[in-house]
Parts: sequence; C-alpha cells; structure tokens
Amino acid sequence: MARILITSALPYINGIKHLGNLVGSQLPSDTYARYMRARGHEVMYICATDEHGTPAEIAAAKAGKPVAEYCAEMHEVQAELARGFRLSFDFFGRSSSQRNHQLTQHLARRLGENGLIEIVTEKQVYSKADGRFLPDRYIEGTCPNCGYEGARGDQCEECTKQLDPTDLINPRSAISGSTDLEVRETKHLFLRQSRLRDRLDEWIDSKRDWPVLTTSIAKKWLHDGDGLQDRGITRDLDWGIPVQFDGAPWEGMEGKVFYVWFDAPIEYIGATAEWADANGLDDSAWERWWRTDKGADNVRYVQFMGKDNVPFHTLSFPATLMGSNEPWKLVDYIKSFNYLNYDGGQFSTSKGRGVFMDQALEILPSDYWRWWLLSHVPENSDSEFTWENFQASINKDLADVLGNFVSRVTKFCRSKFGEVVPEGGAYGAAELAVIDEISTRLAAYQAHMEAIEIRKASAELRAIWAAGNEYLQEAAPWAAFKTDPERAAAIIRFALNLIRLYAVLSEPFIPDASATILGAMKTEARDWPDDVAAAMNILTPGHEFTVPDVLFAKITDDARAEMEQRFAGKDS
RNA sequence: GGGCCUGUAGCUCAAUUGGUCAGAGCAGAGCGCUCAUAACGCUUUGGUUGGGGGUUCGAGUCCCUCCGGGCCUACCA
Repeated sequence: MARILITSALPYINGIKHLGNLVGSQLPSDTYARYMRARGHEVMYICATDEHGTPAEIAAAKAGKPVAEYCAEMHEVQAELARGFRLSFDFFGRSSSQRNHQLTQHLARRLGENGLIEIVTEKQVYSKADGRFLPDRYIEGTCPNCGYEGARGDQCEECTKQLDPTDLINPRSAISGSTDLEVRETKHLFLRQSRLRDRLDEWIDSKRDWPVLTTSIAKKWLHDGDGLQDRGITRDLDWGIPVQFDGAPWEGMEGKVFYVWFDAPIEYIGATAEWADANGLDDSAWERWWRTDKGADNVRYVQFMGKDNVPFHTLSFPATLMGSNEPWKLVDYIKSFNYLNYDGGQFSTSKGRGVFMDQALEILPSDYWRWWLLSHVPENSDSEFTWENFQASINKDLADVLGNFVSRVTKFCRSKFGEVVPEGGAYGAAELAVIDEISTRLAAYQAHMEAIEIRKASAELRAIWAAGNEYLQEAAPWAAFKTDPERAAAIIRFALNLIRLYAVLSEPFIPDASATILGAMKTEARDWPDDVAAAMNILTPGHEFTVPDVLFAKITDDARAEMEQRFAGKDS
C-alpha cells in the first residue's frame, strides 16, 4: 500500500466557478483520489478556498459585506457545490485559517533567517478615493500607444503593448473610477528566489516524467532574460496574513499582508493541519504527510492545476519550501491542464456565458457532468464544450451503453427468474472470453489511471461497459431461455456480476450511479477486482436484488436546445 | 515584440516518441437481434494529417516557411 498526497489547485473565493475551473483541477484530482483509494492506497486529498488578495476585497465591498464574512459565506457556498459534485476531499480548508497564518508566518520567518528575503522600496499607485494601493491591472486609462481608452495599467488589451501604470493618459481607478491617484513609496518583502535558481533548475531537470506543459513553463521562467527574478511577497491590503508578527525578522511591515500567491500554496499544508484539528488528531497526523523527517519520506505527492498555476507550483512554492531549509515534502508529479472552452469561445463570468457549477447541478445530476468533463478533460490541448456533444455523449455512453445494460439484464432476470441471482448452469467459453477481454482492458484502465491519463482511462472504462452488451448479444439469454433455461441462468448470473463489477470500476468517474447500482444489487462488495474471474462469482445464486429505476434519463433535443439558449450569454 | 502549445474523418479525440493499409467513439449507410431507456450487436462509407518546401530507405511525427487557433510574458488570481 502506497501513501499518496493529492492536492487540487485552490479555487479563488470571489464567486462560483464554471465548468472549466472544475475540470481543470478539482474533478480530475477527485477521480484520481477515488481510484487510488479504491486500489487500497492511503490517500490524503486536500483542497481549500483561496481567500486573500484584491479581488476578494473588492467582491466583498460589492456585496456590501465585511470581507471576512463574505469569505466565510462564499467558502460555504463552494463547499456545498463541491459536495454536490461529489468531490471527495479529505478536507476542504480555507487559506484564511489560523493554521495557514501560522505556517505562512513560520515559513516567511525561516526564509528571512536564511537571508532569502529582502526589503525593497517601491513606488506604487495609490487611490485616495478607494483608500488603497492599486495593482497595475486595476488602473485604467488611455493607451499612449494606440489611444484605446480602456487600457489597463499592465497592458493595453487593444494593441497588446506592455505598459507601466504611469504611462497611461488620464489614469483612473478601475474600482471606483476615481482619478485622484498618486504615486507613493511603499516597502515590500521580496523573496530572493533568484538565489535558488540553480537548485530549482536542477530539481525541474530531475522531473523527466512531467508533462511538457508543466516543465516548459518552468524552464521559461528560469531561463528567460536574466533568469528567475525575485518576487514581491507582500501587499498593502487589509485582508490577509499579517507580515509583522512576533518573531518576524524584519520591521516596518505593519499594516501589510502576505501576497496571496505566497500563502495560497502553503494552505495545502495548512488544510492538512486543519484536517487533523477537525478530527481531533495531533500534529503528527498531518506532519507525516508533509515532513520527510516525520514520515512523509514514503509519500507520493501529486498536484493538479490549470496551466496558469504552473509557475507558482514549479517555482515560487518550491522555493519557499526549499528556502526554509526544513524537510518539507516537495511535489513529485504535477498534472496540469489546458482550458475548456464553451461552444466556440471562452467561459465568461461577466457575460454569463457558459455553465457555472451551481447551474449545472440545478439542471442535471453531477454524474452527467462528471462523465462528460472527465472523458473530455483538456489534457493535451484546450477542449471544447458543446451541447450537442454533451447530449450525444451522455445519451450514448451513460444511458445506452451502461444504463441500458443494467436495465436489460435486471429486467430480463426479474421476468424470467425473479429478483434473485438465478442458479444452475455453469460459465463456459463465452464467459471466459469476456473475462479475458475485461482483464486486458482493466489492465489498460489501471495503467492509464496510474499515469493520470484520464481521457484514455474513460475510453477504456466505456469499452468495458460495451463488452457487456457484446456478450449479451452473443450469448442471447432470451433465446437460450426457451431451449435451455439453465444456460440462460448462467448467462444472467454472469451479467449480474458484470453489473456489480461495472459499479466498482466506474466509481471514480460516476460515484452516484455506482452507489445506486450497488444498492440495487444489494451488495457491499466493492473491493477492486484483482481477479476478474473471481469477481464474476461474488453475487451467488439466490442473492436478491432489485431492478433499479432508470439510471440515466436521456437528454432530449428540446431540453438541449433550451439549455443552449439559456447559457449562451448576453453579448454573443 | 518574445516564448510555448496547437491544427489529424462531418464532430470529439488517438497514433507505442521516425517504422506495416493513420485508428476509436459519435454522426451517416447496410444487415441482424427483440431482453432492454426506439435500446443492443455486426459490417461499412468518410482523411493528399492546415498550405508549400526540405531532410530521410521511410514523416502525422524532424527542419524551414506561410496561414489559422490558444496560452504565458512575473502587481489578477
């Protein structure tokens, strides 16, 4: 049994995430976690809300709430949606937790003691009306290059020219519109990650098996221009982890907080500590996952994230841990994802374009979304959601191939033998052939899951379902029943066992349907089938079951058209 | 501007890293079956692998170039 630590990139707190966010980290990591648990491994699966930063403060202000209250509410909303999608986190924490405060401050202190932090005086734009410093992106004005009036302080979206906020003509706050801006001096802590460049470079080089998407981004940052640059890790904000604290090895940082990207990944550790607290366990319980001197040396740590998160996970977070000179567990494998597009464009929160997590659960069961998203997860390139494709996949894969198989077998059995596994007859060549085929496919399915090739695994799983229909067609129990009822009994017994097997194998992808099937089969036997032949004898003659209701209702053309209309967005 | 990714059948994607007629699923066509959610099975039609050039015994894969799509570019997260 292995020990596997799995973290999903933290969803930001300022709103409900869309399906693209879901499929880019949480969903595939959940499937992986479920699979690894099913294989008997010890899994710690962690996620949390990322709660600090300017957007959180603005969203709270917009909602007319204190930021702490806003974050607490949004955390609960996101936690509820996570439950709705059956995301099986061992703990869903908060980056604003006391645990994260302590850990973040601890690591910063260690970095400071190790000479890896310096104080830098910077000039930044301050908005008197907003009472805050403005990140470059939150300053708008006219582009000096092309005259576009909505240019941002970091870049003009019209002519793509990189800008400095002071370049803008008639600059204004993007938050309030105020033009009462001034440049002020402010001091910030910088993480001297340039000093760790060689160590990071060597470390990245050792990760031969990482996806190109992951390593190429890291290498670019390490080698572009002057190489890895030092990075500010503090901000002038109210909401966040205070930089000045007892034992802090620097002064004059009152009123400042750590930069959200400094504390967010630390929350992976923080959330594990929160998990221990929530379960009444002491520190050793979480430390054995994170401290290589306290048991984490045999942990395999896998991170899941969208491609936009890669630099922070390959460089700044490892730099934080390495720079502490403490034996923290570093990531072993990073699985990064491309983006999911929506019907020929991008998901857009502002335009209401695309399906968001709450809406998705309102209109269809989570298994539908899980199946489509996982079987189309953007592993190799951006992928595309269309309603037509969604409808076709759900109706064909879930309703016709899997759902109908369960239906035809259980209903046939009920009408000929009753709701009980029939006795008589014996498995023969046809059954052995199916066992052979499924064994081969199962090995492929497992290999793909081990390699975190979710799409390929889903295709293999589907083929395993389809093998049941092929078998049934070949064995034709409806014909056998007329001449040789014992033979029909053996076929149906075999098919009923296939149904149970399918429920077990499908659990990482469609946990609700899996539970429904096992419930209908009235069995608790969900051990992973290391031996397919043996698994075909788990439901024994005389075992009772019930015919389940339709597992997957089909999506009608009308329903599809309606949803297509509803989620098209305002401006497109 | 710079860097990276990407373009394969009508659609969504593969192709063991340069090696047999480029494969699946869906959609289309034909046949079969009648247990089942008008479901299932079998067979089958679709491709000058974005265009052009090059390297090689051999290119979807490597190089050059053009065209299209996307991401990143360090103060959004």
